[in-house]
Amino acid sequence: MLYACRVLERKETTLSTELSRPRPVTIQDVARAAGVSRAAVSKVIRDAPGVSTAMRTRVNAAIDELGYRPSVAARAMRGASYTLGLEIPRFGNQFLTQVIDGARDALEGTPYQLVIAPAHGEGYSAIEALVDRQVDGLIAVSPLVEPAWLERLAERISVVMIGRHDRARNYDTVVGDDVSGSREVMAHLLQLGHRRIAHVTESEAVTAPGSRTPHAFRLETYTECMFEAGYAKHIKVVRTGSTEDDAYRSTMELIGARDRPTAIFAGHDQLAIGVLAALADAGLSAPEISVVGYDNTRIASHPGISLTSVDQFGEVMGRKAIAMLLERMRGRAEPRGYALTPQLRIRRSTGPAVPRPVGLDHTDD
Amino acid sequence: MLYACRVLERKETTLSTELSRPRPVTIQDVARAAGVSRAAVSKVIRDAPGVSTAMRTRVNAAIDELGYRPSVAARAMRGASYTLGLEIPRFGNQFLTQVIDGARDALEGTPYQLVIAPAHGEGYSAIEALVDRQVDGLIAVSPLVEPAWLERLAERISVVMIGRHDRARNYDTVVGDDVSGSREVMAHLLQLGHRRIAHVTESEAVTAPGSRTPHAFRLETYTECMFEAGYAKHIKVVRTGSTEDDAYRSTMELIGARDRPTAIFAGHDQLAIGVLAALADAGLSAPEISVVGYDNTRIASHPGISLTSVDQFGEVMGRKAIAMLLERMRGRAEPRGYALTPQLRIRRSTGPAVPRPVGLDHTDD
DNA sequence: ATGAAAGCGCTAACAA
DNA sequence: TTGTTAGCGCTTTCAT
Repeated sequence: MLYACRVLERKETTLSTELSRPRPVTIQDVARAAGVSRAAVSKVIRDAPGVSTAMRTRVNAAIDELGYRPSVAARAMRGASYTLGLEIPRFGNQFLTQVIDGARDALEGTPYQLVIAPAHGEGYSAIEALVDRQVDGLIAVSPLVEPAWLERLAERISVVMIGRHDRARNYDTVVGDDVSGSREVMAHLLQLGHRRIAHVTESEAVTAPGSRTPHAFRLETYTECMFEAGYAKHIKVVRTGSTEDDAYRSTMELIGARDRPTAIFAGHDQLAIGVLAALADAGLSAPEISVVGYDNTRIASHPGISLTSVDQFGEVMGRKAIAMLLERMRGRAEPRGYALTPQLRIRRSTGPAVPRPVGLDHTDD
Repeated sequence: MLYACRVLERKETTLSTELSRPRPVTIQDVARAAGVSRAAVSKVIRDAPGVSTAMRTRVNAAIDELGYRPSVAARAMRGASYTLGLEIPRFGNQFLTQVIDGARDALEGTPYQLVIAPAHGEGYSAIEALVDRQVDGLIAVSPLVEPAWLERLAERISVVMIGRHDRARNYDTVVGDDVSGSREVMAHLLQLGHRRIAHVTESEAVTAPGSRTPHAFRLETYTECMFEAGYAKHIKVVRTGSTEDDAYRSTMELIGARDRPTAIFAGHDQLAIGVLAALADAGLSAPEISVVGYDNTRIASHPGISLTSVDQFGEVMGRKAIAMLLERMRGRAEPRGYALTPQLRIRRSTGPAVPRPVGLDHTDD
């Protein structure tokens, strides 16, 4: 009697649900339709061993017929979510869109789906959001999160970091060789005869000496090269925000000052674009002041911009990050670091140092 | 005896798990620590009514102390996932990054997390991936998915589409007024004396007449304006891919032909950038051939580009889409459509039509 | 090779 | 206001 009652209730619930919205097809429905157990269906959708060909075809037929789609939430509770998370700080930065493209391509044909969480601040909350969603693996581009925090995170989930020079224990890294890239930039400018070279970079937060971020390395390499060339007294570091507008404003100040530079090495292309805009608006035609960027984003090669820049091969980074992540998810435990050697693309934004008017600041070396 | 046995087993399992990786803190752990029931904790984390202040503080203390984070998967199985999905076709398109920024800002302070799924083809699979992940609401920018399919989808989940001119029954839309925007473009060019105006747009797939995509509307409006102005015979539509390079190649062909246009209306800024690059490389200085884009992306205002373009207010679209989605999730059922009136930004890429050499093609009207 | 059954962490309906 | 309890849909032993 009790049973009958419960069955009735159950039925009513089901019916009323069906009236409003069609209840999603579950693994149980498929099992029933194929005349097998739920476990069998589970094995089929996971490509697990121990299923006869006959069963496989029967089950697949039922899946197709019913339009069954496994609930990721339910799968995540027991096994995998088949989801890889990518955390990125800013979408305005074209370099990151290259990384995304590479990652997406590398995932083609795998059962994994890429989801991207845009960060707001330092990246902790976006990474946590992805972890909360039980991603099976995580790629992040946050230069600001603490290595120790990452190590702890990476004990519980596979992690690959992009753009970190850390020597990590529990996670992998994919990074461009910022020292080599920056040395190429400086060699190029010095060879063109520049002495007053300024470096426009992002805020203190991402360029703090010793913080091992890409921008910190670029800054340090800039400084070293200036020292080595004997131009230590011309070292000029301008810290600004991360957008074109920030760079624009800072550049306007920079060129308004006495002893203005003859060349500007910008921390990335987005900044360089802002620098170029400021120079143009200030009436300084093309390489009157030379400008170099970093990332070789698509717009750098545009004739109206023609920006000398360092190609970091963002797509390769994205692909490589996915490959390493999948390896790690398959069981590799020892950390790997993959460094790409970037390549300088020389364009019209750089040219020989323009000699300053005679007599002005003649003590200069 | 049976009980004792099960307790032992349970304990063993727990212990061995703890040896390998620290088992995540569950709602049960919090309940135990706070000396309350799981239901009480559940109510606290959901801000549900019916909890005393005393209990709330006790529970929150326990949550903080244990570092508890609810499992999204488990929550999704019973209630909400607190996740909103955004499907977008291409990251190269800067307009979409504006939309993302707007959406992310609008979500600040809500309990919802935005996750983005990059589409590969038409968008079906990325949207399905998000639905499989039980997002509580969905925003999509797929011009190519079938309205009927969307209607069915929207019966089961809250949906807002960006950039669709559909009259929908079950979902909302946020869209720019492409007719108005395109009319502004054409009025501007015609007023400058242009007659041979070409339209460079994306592939047939997204511009098919009657398909009600933004690009179809822009194309149709272009054609109408040409008819109205009496220049029907100068109508020239160039369909190409969606990248700068595609536009570059098509433009090279276009200007190599006889009767080349004096102005080009590009379907969006990314194409316009490619058009400008081709013109520059072909030695045609700035407004010798006028160019107009659509989206007013950041680079359009750069002095080296200075592209006349239509501002679609992508950030506003993103914010509005989130607002409408949240409304819908709260229960609104009747469909809404929100149309933004775009605005033409005139820059140096457009100028008066350059008179052609006398005697050449003098029958021209 | 196949199936039965336990339970992942949470919420919702109900009982107290 | 608080606690009890029944699952959500799936995977995973463990029998068969």
